[in-house]
Amino acid sequence: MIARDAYVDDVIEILRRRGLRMTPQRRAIVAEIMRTQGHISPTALTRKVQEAMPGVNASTVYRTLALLEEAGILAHAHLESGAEYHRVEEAGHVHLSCSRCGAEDDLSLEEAAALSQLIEQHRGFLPDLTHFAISGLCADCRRHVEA
Amino acid sequence: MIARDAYVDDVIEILRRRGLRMTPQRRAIVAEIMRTQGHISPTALTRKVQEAMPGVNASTVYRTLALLEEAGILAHAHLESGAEYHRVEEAGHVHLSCSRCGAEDDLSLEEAAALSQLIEQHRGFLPDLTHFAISGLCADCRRHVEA
DNA sequence: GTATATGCAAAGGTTTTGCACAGCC
DNA sequence: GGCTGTGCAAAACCTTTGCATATAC
Repeated sequence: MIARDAYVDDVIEILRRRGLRMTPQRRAIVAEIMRTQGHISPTALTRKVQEAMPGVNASTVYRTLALLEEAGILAHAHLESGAEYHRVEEAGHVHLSCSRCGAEDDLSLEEAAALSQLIEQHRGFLPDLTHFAISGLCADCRRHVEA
Repeated sequence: MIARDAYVDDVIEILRRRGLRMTPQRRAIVAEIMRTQGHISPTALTRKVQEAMPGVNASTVYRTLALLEEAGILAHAHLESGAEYHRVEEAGHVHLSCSRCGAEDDLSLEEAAALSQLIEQHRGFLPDLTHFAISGLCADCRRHVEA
């Protein structure tokens, strides 16, 4: 908790240095997304923020997310369900998503690095494997489908 | 051209066998998507179909796309710009998309197979690398960014 | 003739935008 | 006080759906 609050303050400091103002709404949004493990959709984030601070408008959330992404604090990824935001340090999460049962898993950093290396051999393309999920069948569903 | 028309007829035959009716609209939509190299968005497809047959409704296009996907003739992929449809035989196309300049490239079948193999080692997950694009930086943009 | 497909219009959901007002610095 | 951020409302997209009509078989 203490660590997390400190973290929120860091972000606020970064924004301040950019000449941005710290409104209660922004504080609430930043706090909520820093508290989030993994990824969250703009819609879900809006709902959560509104629990803590009713009246916060969805457009404010969208504007703040864009801001935090520009500042290099957040990034977004595309999953089957749409766009999701996560803290940049939580990247490395290469998302595996089962198209049959919806199960989600992540590749380890080592696995991700091995993949990246392979892709880099294709004309020097430097992949960001965190930006899009990887769809497919988990081991369980694979068995069901083959049966 | 001859090969393509024959191809359209094959699809029509498949649909017919499923008890589906071949309306002029469906013919036009099938013809257009079979003529398409790579992928096309529902919106773009609608526009093209309407050039050949004005009055075709977007909802008809969406319904037909869903139908063709159920029949195993088409599949869709998620690119930065949204959903795009392509013929199943054109899968294998693992999409590389440069987030800086928008350049698009594809991995070869061999490269895709190597990637899949690597991912399969993660708990037996069988990836469909064609379903989501792979975002990143092309070699050119990489140089620009590093400079 | 009958079941299915289409067009139309409306609804649904997400995201963006213009604008007046509020409030941070 | 001035400029930035917010809420509100509307618009912009994209996609889906209900329903009456048209039409393939």
